[in-house]
Amino acid sequence: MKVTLKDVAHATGLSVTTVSRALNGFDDVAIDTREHIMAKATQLGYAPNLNARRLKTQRADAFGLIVPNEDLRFSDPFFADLLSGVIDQIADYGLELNITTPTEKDAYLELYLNYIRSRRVDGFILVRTTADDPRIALLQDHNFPFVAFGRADETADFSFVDEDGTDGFRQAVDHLVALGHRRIACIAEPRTLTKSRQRVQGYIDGLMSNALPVDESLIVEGRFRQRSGRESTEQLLDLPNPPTAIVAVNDLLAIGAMSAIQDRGLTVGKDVSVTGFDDITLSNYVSPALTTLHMPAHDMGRQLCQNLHKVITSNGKERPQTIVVPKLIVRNSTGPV
Amino acid sequence: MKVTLKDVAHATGLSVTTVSRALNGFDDVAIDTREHIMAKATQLGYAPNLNARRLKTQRADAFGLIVPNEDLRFSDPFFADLLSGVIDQIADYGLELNITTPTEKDAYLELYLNYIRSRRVDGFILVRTTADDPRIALLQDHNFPFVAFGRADETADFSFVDEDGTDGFRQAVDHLVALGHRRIACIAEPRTLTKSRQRVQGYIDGLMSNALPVDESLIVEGRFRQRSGRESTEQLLDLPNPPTAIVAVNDLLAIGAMSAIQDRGLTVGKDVSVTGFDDITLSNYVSPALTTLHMPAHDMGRQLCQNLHKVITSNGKERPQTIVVPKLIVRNSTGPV
DNA sequence: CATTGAGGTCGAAACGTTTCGATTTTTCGG
DNA sequence: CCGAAAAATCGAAACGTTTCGACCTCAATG
Repeated sequence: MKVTLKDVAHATGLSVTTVSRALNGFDDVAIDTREHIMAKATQLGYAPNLNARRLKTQRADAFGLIVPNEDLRFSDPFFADLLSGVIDQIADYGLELNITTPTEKDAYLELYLNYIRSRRVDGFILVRTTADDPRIALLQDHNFPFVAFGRADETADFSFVDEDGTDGFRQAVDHLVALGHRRIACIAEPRTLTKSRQRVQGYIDGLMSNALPVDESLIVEGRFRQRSGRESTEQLLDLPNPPTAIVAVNDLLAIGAMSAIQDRGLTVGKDVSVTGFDDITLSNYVSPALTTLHMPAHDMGRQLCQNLHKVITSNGKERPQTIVVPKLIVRNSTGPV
Repeated sequence: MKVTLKDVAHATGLSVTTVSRALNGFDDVAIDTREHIMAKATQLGYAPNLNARRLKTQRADAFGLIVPNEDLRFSDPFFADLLSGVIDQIADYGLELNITTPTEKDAYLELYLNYIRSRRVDGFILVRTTADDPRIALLQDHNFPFVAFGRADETADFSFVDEDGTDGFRQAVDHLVALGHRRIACIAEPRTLTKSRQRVQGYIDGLMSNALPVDESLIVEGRFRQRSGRESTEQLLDLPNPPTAIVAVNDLLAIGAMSAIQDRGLTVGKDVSVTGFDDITLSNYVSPALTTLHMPAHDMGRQLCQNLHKVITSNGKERPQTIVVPKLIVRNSTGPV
């Protein structure tokens, strides 16, 4: 049933060595022997047994992606698009993507350790990096290739793909200030997440550069996605002096905020302006369409792979760092006061 | 650096065989030898080289998932949740998930063939099944384990997880008719997709069982997601005698429809009622909240794995088939005429 | 005391590649 | 037409497991 190198060797009357070298494109095989071998191989339906190859070459030809199970994960469309880019690029490289998640009993870090030791992957793609991420320390200790989605801090000397969230939020605040807004609130995720922290920083920078006061009561942090967006907004609208604009750290929070505003009979873009972050497909299809910061999620996914690939092929000498600056897309959820 | 069985054998003064059997829980090693070996193994940080094991055992301990690249894929939140369930269950089994996608030059089927031959996975999870799906024929030909998400037809004798979309859409139509609607339109995806076909069938059944005429001009098919929802709806509202209700084959289409309705200054749930399908998280957070059919996406993902697992462990003798009946969730996007 | 059998342990082969070094064949200048 | 260099091919070892059958030890049995 299964066709091996030996079978092809028999069928062609050549040695296993020669067949192997021919199929792998070495130049010390005569041109017509190569062709003969190739023809026979496809005729027999030969495909190399990857486990044997991996054992011998000590490479897995695979990247690993361990998704945290503590949060909503894929329910974030941005992450979904990012993943889609990762998969496309990996397929282009002819590699595999190995996705897993810690089970309850697994210690998180143990799982990484096990993956390293059992040689299942050549490198990791790290998502949802936090400040002082222990995974990064672990991987660096073991000198194991990886690329992070998001910096842990500003002095990172490893490869990553990140966004300039701070710049993005400054753009959003500038846009709202230009429209005449003075009381601008911010809906954030927990600040342990690098991503959220950077964006909030941009919010604060934006206010300050426009000479506006920073009012801590206008910054609310929620754990969940749409739900938080709605609840946080209700909380903000209940303030004695409610904001006229809300910047949310991602589109889902923004959409939750919009629904809370509309449920009170207010009009988004008129009574209260709202901005998001990520520019997920949906943000163009809610009503009113959402003003947001565009991030090329799919491309960033590809970039992650490219960077990791470079780290591995350069044997750790290169550690490419990519920073993407978001672009403000003005739609109808923001308007003059 | 890397620790092998031989290292553990040396460290304990035992043979490789014994160490292997001890770590794999065979009962022919003395209880204290086993403990000694286990202790030493963890002390040294031993983890089996999976590539060697796989070569020897001829099992990959991995499932494969090849996502089509021709459509939007992950931008469907339902699919994202499904995938999340798949990953959780696979992790519980201690297996791997191998995700890939055809590159442009790859013939779609060739990729499956290559995966089978190179022994990278023990079975496939098939998504986006179509009527007369060639992948199913291929896998059956090769006697290779798989589970399909969606039946190809009604006489399937392979393992699958599917929904009763027909029943679901009947529920939606009944609900709308009870509210007094008589002109009900349907926004579908291409009918080559089993999923869409079943749902449209439910729409037709529902009309007929309520003694309503089936008007072909009220059934529109679009290729894309939110965009199609919007465009199809505009087309419907332009009809000389427009519908008072729209059933969409998924939530994203429904949300697109809602935005088209609202853009014309009409009120969803009052002037035009809208229903969706899937009950993605978001549908509860748009305004008005969407009436839809709930599908347990995450659980269905787990079920896919469980079924595939059963197919493999039973050596193809068992081929579990699972059908999930959706549940109507009434929210505010539907109301009396 | 000799025999049996169970309980432990082990050596060696095999899984299907890749690759080093050696060997055979061809080419070609002198 | 010789001999050396270049081209083409090959044998065998190795990667790290699992597993079959053999082996050894020792207690129990007749």
